Amino acid sequence: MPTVADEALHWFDRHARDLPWRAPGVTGWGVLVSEVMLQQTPVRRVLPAWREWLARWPTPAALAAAPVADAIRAWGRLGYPRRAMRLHACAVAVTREHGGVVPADLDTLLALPGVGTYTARAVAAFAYGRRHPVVDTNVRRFVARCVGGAADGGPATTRADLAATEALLPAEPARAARVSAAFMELGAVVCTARGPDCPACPVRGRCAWAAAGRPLPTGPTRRPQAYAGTDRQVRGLLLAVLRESAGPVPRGRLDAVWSDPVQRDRALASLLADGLVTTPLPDTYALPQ
DNA sequence: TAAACGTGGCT
DNA sequence: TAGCCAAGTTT
Repeated sequence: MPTVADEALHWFDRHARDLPWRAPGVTGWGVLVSEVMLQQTPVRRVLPAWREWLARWPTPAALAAAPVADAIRAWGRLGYPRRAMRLHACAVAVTREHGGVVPADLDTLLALPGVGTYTARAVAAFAYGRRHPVVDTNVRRFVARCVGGAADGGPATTRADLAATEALLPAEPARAARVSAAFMELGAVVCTARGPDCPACPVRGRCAWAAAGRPLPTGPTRRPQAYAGTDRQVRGLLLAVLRESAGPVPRGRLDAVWSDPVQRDRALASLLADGLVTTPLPDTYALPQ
């Protein structure tokens, strides 16, 4: 009798999206760049940015040789620009400490800036075929439904999530990595948060959540996500000015984007503290070199 | 552990 | 329309 992994893999073979970072020959660097870009940013928006990034900086050494400002500009409107800064820091670390090759070892990956539990496992598995469960929000939801009968993954509990997924993986490392990709794909395009397409699901016949009649989520649903008027929005506006300027800009250019001086100063101070903005001259601001 | 951290598209 | 969601990490 086929396992959940077998069913997922069979489905993946026929329905996987043709994403460029999954093509044969993509390096660890290509995979790492894709995973960082995909942290909280949808595939559709990552696609063009990833292509441009890899064409411009095909290796960690290439990016390490460029100013951080170039990375932040190339990041464009992907969001969370600290990721661009950290990816640049990754390139520097990989070039200096790992001979220019993105490492395959989990703990070594974890030590890189901006690389957490998910990203380290994704790179080790997808770029190097290591047998590590890769658990993102899609996999958590898919496993929670299929095995646990729950409506969603609930609060992230890394240990339990990894164990639950590990239990579904086959023994052979390369196959296990492909199963993780299949679980992610299922969660992303079939077993979605809203409007799951159960008739299209390869494990519909053995899904605990479907068997239970697709019960609604039970846990607390609060999730304050307001953006308008937050410091995050002001940071975004300030950084957009610097991104679109070739060089340093006078203070007045930044003052123009937000009327409340208290909030504007707070946002600018936090950007300076993060290293996303520098002040090469008094009352003059720029992206970091 | 909860909160901070961008941006855009979809319902 | 307003809210929800999207391959998370850091502090």
